[in-house]
Amino acid sequence: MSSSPQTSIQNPEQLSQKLTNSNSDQLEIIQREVIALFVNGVRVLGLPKSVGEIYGLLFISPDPLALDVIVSKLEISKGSVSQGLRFLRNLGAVKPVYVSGDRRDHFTAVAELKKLANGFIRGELNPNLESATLRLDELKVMANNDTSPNSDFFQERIRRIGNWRRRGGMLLKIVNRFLGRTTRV
Amino acid sequence: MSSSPQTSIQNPEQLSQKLTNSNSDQLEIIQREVIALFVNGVRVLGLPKSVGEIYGLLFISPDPLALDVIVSKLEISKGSVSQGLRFLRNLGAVKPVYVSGDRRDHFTAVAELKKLANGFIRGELNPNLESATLRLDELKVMANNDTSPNSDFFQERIRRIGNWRRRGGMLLKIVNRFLGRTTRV
DNA sequence: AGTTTTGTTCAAAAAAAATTGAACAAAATG
DNA sequence: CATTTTGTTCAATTTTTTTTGAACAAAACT
Repeated sequence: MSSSPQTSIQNPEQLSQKLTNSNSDQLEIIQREVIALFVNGVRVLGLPKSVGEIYGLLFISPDPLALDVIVSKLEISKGSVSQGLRFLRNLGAVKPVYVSGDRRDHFTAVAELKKLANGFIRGELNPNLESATLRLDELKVMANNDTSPNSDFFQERIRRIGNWRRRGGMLLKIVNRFLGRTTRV
Repeated sequence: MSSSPQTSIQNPEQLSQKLTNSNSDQLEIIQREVIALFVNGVRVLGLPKSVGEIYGLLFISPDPLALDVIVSKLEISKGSVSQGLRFLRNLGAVKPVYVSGDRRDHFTAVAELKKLANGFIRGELNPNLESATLRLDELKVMANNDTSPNSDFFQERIRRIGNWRRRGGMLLKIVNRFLGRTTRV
């Protein structure tokens, strides 16, 4: 590791220059812009920036990319990319692609809106809906046993939340059906 | 816990007991649970906990509440409540109610799903969609002037994003129409 | 078998977001 | 008009989330 410095004093700035980043890792301006668009997009969904960057990069890259390449193109840490890729894979937003003659895993973006939406619904929305359903059922029991003067009001409110949840579930199905249609542009 | 000798030396815990919180500020267990449900709910929407608490409290309170009351019931700071209420008001999730003989503003939760959804779409989703639209238009121009070998690929991708956005907009309208229906339970 | 390459994990650091609280302004009260 | 009440604002603090990077494990090479 520690190489004997054969030339007396070196400038720390020069020592810490980026040695990674071969010129082929340079992103085109368009690519940068698309990635920025995705970074913004995923923020609405409550996902971290790195996830937006990784998906954006894969989406706007003609060929599948290996983890190292993503690291050096985005200049973010290996850990971030590893975690981000796992997350995106779990969501079905990214898929591994075999590249002959290369030992590394390569990934491409899944670019069908329907698949993306379904993955997000399954991975992020449904779990929440389900846990809410459980708690709501407990609440119904509590409200029935309640003796306070507000008991009636509470019951009405809890019924209303149940109604919301039901309609939320219906909406997800509608979304799904809508995105499933073959689009005639 | 440490059984306190009622004589001489006082325990700091006892000294720092909450002097606010008159007994009428106590929340019922059901109310606490409903609030917890909302806190969880708003997290999916990317909103801060305090907003969930405030909306939840108003939703499960039979009467409109003033800012002070919210502060002491939730035991969070006045600043948080003030900001949270403004946010909720802007979204149309909460509305001021006149209470005669009381100088303070009072608020109730708006409890119609349609109104809530519309407010969220207008306040949080549409602004993002619009800024994305602008950026996308710039991107289209860039892609047309691009000369790189990937130009065709880039154009296809950018068209696709435009397609997503279009369908996203349609979906919002569908959601709106669906929630607008009179619900036959 | 030893070495290199590839990818994961997780504690620590950094960054981002939410909350607090005190200072302030505006309006109402006496 | 001085005082109190009510509500807002924002810098500082706290909390939460994200990112980093080094240690590790597993597989692939020689």
